[in-house]
Amino acid sequence: MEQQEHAKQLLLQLNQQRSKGYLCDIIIVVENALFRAHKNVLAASSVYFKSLVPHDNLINLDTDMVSPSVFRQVLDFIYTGCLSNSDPINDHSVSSLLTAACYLQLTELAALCRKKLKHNDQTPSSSNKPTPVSSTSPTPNGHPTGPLCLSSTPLRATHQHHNNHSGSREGNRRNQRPGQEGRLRGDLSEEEVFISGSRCASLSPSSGKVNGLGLGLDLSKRSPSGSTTTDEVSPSSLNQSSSPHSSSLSPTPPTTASAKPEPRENQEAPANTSAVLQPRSPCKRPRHHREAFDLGETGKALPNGLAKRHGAPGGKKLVREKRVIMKLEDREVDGEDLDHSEDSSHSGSEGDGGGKRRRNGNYIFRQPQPGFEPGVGDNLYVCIPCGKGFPSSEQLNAHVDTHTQDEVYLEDEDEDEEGGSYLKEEDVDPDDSSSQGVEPGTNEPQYLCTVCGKSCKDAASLRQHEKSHWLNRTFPCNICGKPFTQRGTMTRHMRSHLGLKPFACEECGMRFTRQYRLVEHMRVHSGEKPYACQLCGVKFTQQRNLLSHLKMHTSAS
DNA sequence: CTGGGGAAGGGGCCC
DNA sequence: TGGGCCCCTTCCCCA
Repeated sequence: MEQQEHAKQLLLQLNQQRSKGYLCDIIIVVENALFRAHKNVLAASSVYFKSLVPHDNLINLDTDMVSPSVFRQVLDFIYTGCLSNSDPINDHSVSSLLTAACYLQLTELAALCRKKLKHNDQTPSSSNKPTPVSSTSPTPNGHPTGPLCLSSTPLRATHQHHNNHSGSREGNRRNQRPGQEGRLRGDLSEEEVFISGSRCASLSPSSGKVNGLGLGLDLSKRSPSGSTTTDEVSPSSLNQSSSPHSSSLSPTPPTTASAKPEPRENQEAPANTSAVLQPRSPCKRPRHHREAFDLGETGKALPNGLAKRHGAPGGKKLVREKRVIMKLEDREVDGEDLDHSEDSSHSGSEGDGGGKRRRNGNYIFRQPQPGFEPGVGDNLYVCIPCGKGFPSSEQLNAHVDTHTQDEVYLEDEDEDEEGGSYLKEEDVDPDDSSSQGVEPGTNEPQYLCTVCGKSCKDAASLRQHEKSHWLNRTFPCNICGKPFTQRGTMTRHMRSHLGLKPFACEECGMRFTRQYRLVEHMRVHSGEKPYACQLCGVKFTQQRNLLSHLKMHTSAS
């Protein structure tokens, strides 16, 4: 007995899940685009990925070997067994695909591309027009989707909606030549998340590391205790994400489909390395391991924590995934400009909310519009710079264009507006006593917060403190778009996306994102309960639980 | 079913 | 920039 088309249906479901980000457990970085996918599917399709996915939740691909647009085709092929018919297939694009297929060790795709190239050689007149890449025979190893095809089968549901908008940006871009570099944002499908334009450092192969998804951030951490379980998230974890197979440190990736990947340095990690993904905690109740994305009611992938914090499925408040789309053209923004932007805004107070624009290089950050709650309700697609939400990617794209069009105008406008109260960094000398009071009776300058009056010990502390009053959240997460007031907080947040837990418990292997959590956790093993209730004597391992307990006392009294 | 406790995740903020 | 701490919150277990 055999269920007909079982494999095909299974793959169809997987592809639909990918399109929604459901259960996606890995992020592939290709130049300026992020692709979510399933480790199992990648590992089953590619020897290359098979060697990487057990160790990394983030893989950076060599942009010399595969471009975002090509990788999108590759990913579609992996999930459907079909090559897109929305992009013309010519020798150039097939060659790009072949390069990528060899690099990623996708034997089926490579064979298909070679076959296509050979076919084109025999019929050169057809090489530059859309030509189906098809095979009526099953793949050599019986690909679950059956015959390879160039089809518009339901398997390609991922991108279908793009084609439903003739005249839209997406629709127009379908006319672009395949493989054309300088790929435009509109070509991306929903599961792709762009790296923010701000602070987006190079992801070039020479960079050697992902650097916090282009933020120039080192998301890796060191385990202070020399734990034996830190290999895959050791300080080089992100390097490992991009090395040795990821291109950054691998200028000569395997070029033949049969080539085996080099053994990873941490391939023979200690057995308890698996604790990263499957903590074998002997603790009373090991908290279930959260994946990088939770799933909201809509099926949209929710940033880890957001769904929980704002209510997981089950009738609670829903915060949907923010779509992170920034201007690609501006991704090489001079960091100095942002620094000015950050610091210059510190003279802006809460009262500026709504109208103040802040400049980030060529990009202008605005306060979210009053009364506008980004990403809530039907407005799934959020423009990070201004916080506006839109019900569709097309509308968001159109909106982003308005930024492009009016930025020059706004910049000029800002020059005028900022002339008065909107001071730039260079306009405010932290040591300028004119912005400080003087301690009565002393010559010591007094650093008072202009908002709350708090006294700080020096100018740096004052600046740090004043930042807490800003409405502007300068540091958006490049994966979920959530903005943060401090870069460090955002970096810490991104570690949770990437599953980087550098601090491992030597007792049970459980891992934590923060050392403080590990210290706290160790009390579970030691039995130490340093926090005692002064009212009833009950002791707690966590101070926060004592505080919670005390609230119980106060509410009862 | 409810409430308390244990354990853990995440963000804000200060140093 | 990162560590440390605080707070809020969630999830699970159990009485």
